[in-house]
Amino acid sequence: MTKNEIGDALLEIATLLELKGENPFKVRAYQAGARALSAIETAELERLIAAGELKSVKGIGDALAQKISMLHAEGRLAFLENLRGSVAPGLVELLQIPGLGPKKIRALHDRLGIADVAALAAACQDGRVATLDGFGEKTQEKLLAGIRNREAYGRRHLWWDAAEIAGRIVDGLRALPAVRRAEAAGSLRRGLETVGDLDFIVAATEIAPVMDWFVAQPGVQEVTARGDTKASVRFSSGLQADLRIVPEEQFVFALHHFTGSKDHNVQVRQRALARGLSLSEWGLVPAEGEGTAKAKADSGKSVRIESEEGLFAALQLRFIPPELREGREEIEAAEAGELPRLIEVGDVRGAFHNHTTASDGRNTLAEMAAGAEALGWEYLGIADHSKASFQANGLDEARLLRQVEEIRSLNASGRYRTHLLAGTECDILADGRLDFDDAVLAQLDYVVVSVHNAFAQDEATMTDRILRAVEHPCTTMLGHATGRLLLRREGYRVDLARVIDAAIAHRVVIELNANPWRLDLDWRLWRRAAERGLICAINPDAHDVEGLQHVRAGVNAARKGWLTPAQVLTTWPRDRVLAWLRDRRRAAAG
DNA sequence: GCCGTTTTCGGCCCGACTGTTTTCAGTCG
Repeated sequence: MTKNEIGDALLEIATLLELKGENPFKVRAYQAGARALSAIETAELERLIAAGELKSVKGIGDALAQKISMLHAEGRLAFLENLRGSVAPGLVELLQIPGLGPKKIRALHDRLGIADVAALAAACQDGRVATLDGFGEKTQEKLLAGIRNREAYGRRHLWWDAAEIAGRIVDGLRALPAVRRAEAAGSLRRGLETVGDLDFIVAATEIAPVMDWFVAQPGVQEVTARGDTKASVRFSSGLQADLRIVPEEQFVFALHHFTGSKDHNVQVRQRALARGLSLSEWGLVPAEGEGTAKAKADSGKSVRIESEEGLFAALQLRFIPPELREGREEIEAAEAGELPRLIEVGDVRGAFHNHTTASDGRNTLAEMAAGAEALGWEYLGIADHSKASFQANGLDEARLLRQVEEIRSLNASGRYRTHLLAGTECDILADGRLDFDDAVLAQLDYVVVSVHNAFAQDEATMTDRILRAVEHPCTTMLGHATGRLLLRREGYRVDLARVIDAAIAHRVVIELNANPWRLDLDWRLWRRAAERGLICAINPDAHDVEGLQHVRAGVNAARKGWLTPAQVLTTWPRDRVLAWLRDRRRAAAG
């Protein structure tokens, strides 16, 4: 097992022990052990295990040293397997419901026999939950609301997760001898932050082998439909996928149609009609005359088009990238030749909001630097949590300044081509003050400010709080502006228009947090804000080396927000970024 | 389960908020 997998196993043990009502300090010991583990370089871990010196690591004693060695050598641990067997699997899922922790889950389990979400919903509905000591009407209502949201949200999936699955399916389809063309369509292709189901459009010379492959893919739980040209399957994750097989000459029309959005399609069709043409998933045919569009297309009356560029050109439009097809003035812009040159992943040269093992990250400073170098980045900003984020092992002044020294000396060593920048993700305290004094902040290259507590403040209080932080002279950028977690949690209440105005006025950057769960600030707000001068930074908020990859999700959201490279700080060359940061610091000092 | 110039047992352990048990337990970040 790898270091991170062992860490995950220790955290799973902690969760299961918690659900069993074990001594909370024992639970914490496993969590601390997992964190201690992540602070060690992989090579060092190997050495300690081989030398039997794991116990020399603070936070790892006899029991954990033995379990870590076992997991490392065998990849399994009887203790963990027994533990899994002794906890009803549904209980872990109950932890995801807001307001439910281990104690309440245990009370529900021990006294009402509730072992999964369905049983909890039933017990809330017939009022049994409210009769328990420690529970009341309000708690019961809140739990029911939490379950309802969870079910409503459960119908959608994160773009990031869906894109990974869809990529594998498209690769599989393209590898089939009968397949001429294959693409994923739908909201996934438009890069929407969440996706309801997957749509695949295939042009093939033979139908049966494609269908056979599609319904027999790994992970398919159920084949919900299988006809002559269309099949639907549901994966064990609950995600549904539809396959449509069309003749090659109809491929472009089907792809455009099933990419949508509905609003976009309506507008494009209206435009076609104004030119005496009828556009459908089957083709682009003369609007005049008898018969359906499909019949006309099938009888060869459709305009022959090989690509979406050709389809748009036939309607006197520039090519509209799928991300912009939301019915938000993209047709007008395409007609006027005013579509932006959208940012691409290859434009990214660095990022500012990243964590290391100093706070709650899982890779060390050096590992993160190596990860950024492997991506070809010119710079990597380190912004670990500040001390108020106790739960995330936030750094106090002394630890932060030690990290700054470490960063400076790593830069001086020339060990990595990627230049490291010393920053902080400084908590915005409940009253809008920052978690570090100006004298400390002044020693950093930049300062990200973020809200991590008191989410329940009313809108006026939260807005004043964030405005105060944005107006602070040491602030470089605002992190995750609303704190939302897609499909899980609404953001806090805040007047974003005022925050954006203040950021523009004070030359403060707002981050587009690229974590697939966040994508915050939302893409819908970027176009107008950037036109008015707001600068964007696409930040992965990486907690390990793999997390750096999340910039892809951020670039995706930025494209939906019509952003060009010029509007995104993290595409600027290193020297321009450094000069800009220096200029900002000078202005703050003066 | 870990730790120890108060060292083999007893302490570890932040602060705000919510709802309910009206003095505090549980949850959350």
